Amino acid sequence: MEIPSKYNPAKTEDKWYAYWMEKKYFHSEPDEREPFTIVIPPPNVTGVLHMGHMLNNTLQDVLIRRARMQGKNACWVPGTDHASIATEAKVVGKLREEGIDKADISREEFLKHAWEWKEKHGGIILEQLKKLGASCDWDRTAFTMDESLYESVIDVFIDLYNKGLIYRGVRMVNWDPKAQTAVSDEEVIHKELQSKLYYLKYQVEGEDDFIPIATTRPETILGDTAVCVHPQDERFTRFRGKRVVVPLVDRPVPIIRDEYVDREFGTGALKITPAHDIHDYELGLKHKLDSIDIFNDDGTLCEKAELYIGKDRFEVREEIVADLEKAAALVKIEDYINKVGFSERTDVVIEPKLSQQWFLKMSELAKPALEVVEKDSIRFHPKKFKNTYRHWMENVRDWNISRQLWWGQRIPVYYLPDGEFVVAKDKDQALEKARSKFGDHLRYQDLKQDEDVLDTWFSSWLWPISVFDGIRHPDNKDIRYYYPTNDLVTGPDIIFFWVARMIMAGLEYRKEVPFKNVYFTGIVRDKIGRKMSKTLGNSPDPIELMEQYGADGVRIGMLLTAPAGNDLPFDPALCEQGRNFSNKIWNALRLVKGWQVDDSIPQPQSSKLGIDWFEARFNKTLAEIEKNFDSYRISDALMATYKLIWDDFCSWYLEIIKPAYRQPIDAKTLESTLAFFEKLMKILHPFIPFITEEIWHLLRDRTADDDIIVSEMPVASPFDEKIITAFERAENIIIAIRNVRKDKNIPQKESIRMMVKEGGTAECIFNPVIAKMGNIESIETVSEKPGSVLTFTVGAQEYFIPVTANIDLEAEKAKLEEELKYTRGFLASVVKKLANERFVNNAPPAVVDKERKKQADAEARIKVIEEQLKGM
RNA sequence: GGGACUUUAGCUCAGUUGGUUUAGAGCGCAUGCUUGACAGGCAUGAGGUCAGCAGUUCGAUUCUGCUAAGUCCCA
Repeated sequence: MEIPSKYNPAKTEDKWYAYWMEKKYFHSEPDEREPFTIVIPPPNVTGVLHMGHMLNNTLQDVLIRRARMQGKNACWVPGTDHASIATEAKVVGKLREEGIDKADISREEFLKHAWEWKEKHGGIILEQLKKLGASCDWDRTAFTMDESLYESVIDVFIDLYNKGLIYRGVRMVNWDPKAQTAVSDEEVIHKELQSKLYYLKYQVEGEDDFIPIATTRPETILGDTAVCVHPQDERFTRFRGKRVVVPLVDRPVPIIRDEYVDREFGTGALKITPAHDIHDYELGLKHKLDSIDIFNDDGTLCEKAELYIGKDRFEVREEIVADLEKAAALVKIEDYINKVGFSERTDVVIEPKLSQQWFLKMSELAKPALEVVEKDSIRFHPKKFKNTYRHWMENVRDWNISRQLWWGQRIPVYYLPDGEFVVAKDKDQALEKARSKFGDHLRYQDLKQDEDVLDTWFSSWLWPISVFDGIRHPDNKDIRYYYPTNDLVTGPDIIFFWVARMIMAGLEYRKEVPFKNVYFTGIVRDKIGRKMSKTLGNSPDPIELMEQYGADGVRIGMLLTAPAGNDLPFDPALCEQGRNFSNKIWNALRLVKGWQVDDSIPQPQSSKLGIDWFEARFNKTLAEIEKNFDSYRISDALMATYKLIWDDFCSWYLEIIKPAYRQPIDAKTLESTLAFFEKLMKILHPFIPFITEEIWHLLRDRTADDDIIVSEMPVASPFDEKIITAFERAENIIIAIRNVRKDKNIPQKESIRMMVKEGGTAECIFNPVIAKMGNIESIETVSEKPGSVLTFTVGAQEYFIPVTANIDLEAEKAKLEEELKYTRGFLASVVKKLANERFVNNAPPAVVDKERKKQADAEARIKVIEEQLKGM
């Protein structure tokens, strides 16, 4: 069999994914095994795969594949959320291109278009995940607008309303004039902007005096209903009880006094616009001011503004400044840097706006949700996010759950002609309720359903339950088997949006946490630390990356330097490292498969020793890997595996057992080597599933269903630590031999002799290995240093290599002296410690013994070096 | 303004209840290799007053306080 020297992932990856799918290895049904469940954080249905998803889903796949190989019934549920704002924006845009205005069509027609769009363009991301190797149970793919999930949301709304947790209220909301909906505080991004501070004069009513005002939003003066000054501000005491006139509209408004005003800022006098600023709103409530809403929902000015009606808010800002100047009401304009809120979804400036919204009371739900995290019923990885979580939970505010959109679960509230309302699952039930409550005269057409839909997160928070239909059917066998799920992998940016609320929903509806561990990934950034975003164009295309380096290579690239919770500065060089690793394994396969076997030849002693050592080394590292997984240190687990394969297996083990060129290998050694190779591929499989499956099938002939994806994960067994220590000594001897060869230009092909001074550690069980690796023809024990040899020391043991070339005595001497200096310095620090009575008396005996051992070792070594120097 | 987190080799990070050779890894870097698995490689090596200052301790990268720089969240 001819195997090419370069591994080509493109050829194998699609093949194995199709094979696994065909064998239904990803599909799970409840059975008697222990379940292991992960629900995907549902990506936005309009989204395409980005680097954050790559990281996130690679991690989930690692966890789920490992669990599957540990014999658990692994179930990874994929799906998407309906992303009401993003999707509705896309659909509105598409309709506009077709010359259709959303305002001209009915809700039903619009939803038809939205579903069409979803069927055609939605969920691309799920297809992309398949390329990455994600072993999701695709038969269970869920969507937050699927009938069962939709109904669950409605049921939950009704239930919470009946429990008195949902209420309707007028609130200042963050209005997105482009999407024409309210968005939550968490969806507002504050950006620093270079803007202007406008100084205006408000004339005092009936006088020639003025009060100067500073504002960044001159257009809002049209909604002013007061001017506020600090009660102790002497500049304004003479105006007490008077009124000022708002310029242009000539509206007289009161001068109120409140300590809220910052005397140092601007002019010390603040204009109050209760309808358009959250702080002004609160002052308005306190001082019982009028509230004049001057904006339409799309950000243009309405009749109440009196002027500029129908014009956009930013256009008006320009115009009003000019008009104020004409009216001699403008004093000056200063440059000013302030923070302005932008909508995360549409990137337009948020307009604070008074509006009727539905709210969910959070305090009762938050309490138990905080407790389960505090008590580690749910563990966060890394732990530091507990602080963030606690802070939010302790200061939680009610959740505005309504959105002024059509795409989503329509709020199940039905209004009656007189303004009363009932909450019910559908119109029939609503009518029934309305009649029993308000009288039999009510008719079907008297009921009008609320026009708004629910926030998308109001679907997502039920996800771990609703994907198993556990809201509608709390006793079905799926929810009982798979819930609570095991691990959740997500970004720290949605700890409040999603993680916190899922915990609340889980406790409320299942009386049980929704998952046991939350792994917070880092945020993927570019090389210079910027968040990856479409607008910056600094994100590589994941699909192209996978084509370039293979999905396996990219998976390694994502995992290697992505410890939990840290930002990941992404560099394609990391994927290259992954690709190179694949190639390394590939070439190890080529080596092993290239050997002829000869049953008749005996196993060389060096090979037997190599096998004994690697067995121990393997188990030691496997124990470390298991520990890393237990503490969710996935990148450390990968690195340990990487080094086990590259350094220990390829660089040491294979070189030890490798037969001479064109010589066959003995059957025993080959069998051990194949068995090691298989075990290594199993450990590696969760990280890089494709190449490991490929190699699994090339290593040996396999029977049907003998696939690595469903093979049994090796478990660490006890090992002899002594053999590992002894081998480390042998490694150091071999490295020293290599150094001698390098210094003296003795090629590896040329065999040499070596002498070891008798006594001490002269007898080394790994001598056959040293002889093979160093190409040493004989290792002799001598009592004295022979003539014309080079000397090296490992520990306190001297070794001699005869050389014909001239020995540079001065250079040797200098090297030894440096060595001596270091060891003496080291000894001094140890002696100092031991001379300290309080150390000897207070430190644990084991620590003191260790120091004594250090001292003895150092002293022995110094003696040897000194003797060597004397002999020169 | 309030809060959280971070600061260890050129870069990205480990460093486990203070004591495991005067600190480790990967990448990068330097030097030498037309090696018979692999140059997507092999071998060898250099790199750090653990941000600064003070304290607790027999002993501090590790604990405490202050200072400086940075990141994020909330108002």
